[in-house]
Amino acid sequence: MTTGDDARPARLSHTPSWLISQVSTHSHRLVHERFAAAGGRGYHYRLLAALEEFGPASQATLGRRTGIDRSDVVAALNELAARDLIERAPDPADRRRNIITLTTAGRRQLERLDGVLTQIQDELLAPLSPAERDQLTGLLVRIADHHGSP
Amino acid sequence: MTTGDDARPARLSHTPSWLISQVSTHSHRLVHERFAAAGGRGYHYRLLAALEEFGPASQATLGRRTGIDRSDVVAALNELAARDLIERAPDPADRRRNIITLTTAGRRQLERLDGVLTQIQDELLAPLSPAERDQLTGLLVRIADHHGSP
DNA sequence: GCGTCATCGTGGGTCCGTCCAACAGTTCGC
DNA sequence: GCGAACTGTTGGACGGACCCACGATGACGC
Repeated sequence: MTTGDDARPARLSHTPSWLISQVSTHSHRLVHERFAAAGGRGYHYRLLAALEEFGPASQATLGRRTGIDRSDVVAALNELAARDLIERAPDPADRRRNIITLTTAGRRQLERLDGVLTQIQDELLAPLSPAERDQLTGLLVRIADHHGSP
Repeated sequence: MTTGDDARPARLSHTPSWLISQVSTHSHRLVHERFAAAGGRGYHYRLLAALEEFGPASQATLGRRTGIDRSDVVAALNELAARDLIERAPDPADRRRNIITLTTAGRRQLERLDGVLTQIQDELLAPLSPAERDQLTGLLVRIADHHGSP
């Protein structure tokens, strides 16, 4: 072997899109593991958070707020409803819609997942100082906003 | 509706792991589209880059260097071989292995993808100044290194 | 030498996250 | 009223990452 088996191509090592992908993969794995251990998934957290912040909503608006496809919202809400974390009731004012409300059990689960999530942030950003974490967050927010809002 | 349909939960908006996921998704889409237009995939670039930097190698070491699973390396190399971008020859010294070499067509394709990729970086990091881009890259490198090496 | 264990290429399959297409029921615009 | 637009739901597609099992081969201990 001419070089170490585990050496990474330099072209990748300094390419932002690659680095982001790397970190994102690791982050995903962390979230998946920890959330699974706490009895949840990423979709669950997003939906619960949207419900807690904006109150009851239809599935479609819920999907828009969380960036989850309508069809996937259905499945995730089924899982949440099966554990009584949300309630699905037909909207009397618009019979196409369901009104989704957060139950107290759902709010408790959200808090639990919230704790898990902040712990994940700590682990993910372990090598960074608080100031650097803010720096990183700020830069990412600007990128996300730039590509997201229009 | 109590609030805008498209408002994002604040819990997510300032959570690094969520931001990274957002940016990564957008980056993935960019890479996928542009690479597809140039007749390539992410795996192809990684493999070609590893070959160019470290020279011919077996599929297993190639997989280790690029972080691609052995089985997925097979498929990607099949695609590359079908277009004569790489060459697959049995290793006479170790009959378990194949020696993969980059063809001149492969090297040309790598350069093309390289151009596409740097253009993608520019588009992805559009809202950031050069200094900020270096800042971001540095922070990401530290995170990736911290979670990658051990 | 020989047996055991590791490694290699390959083919199968799983899982998650994202996305699209279609459909029936319903409401809205005009 | 009537067509356009929206809602929930089902079913499926896709890419990326991962895992397992197999036959063939090599490395190492003894």
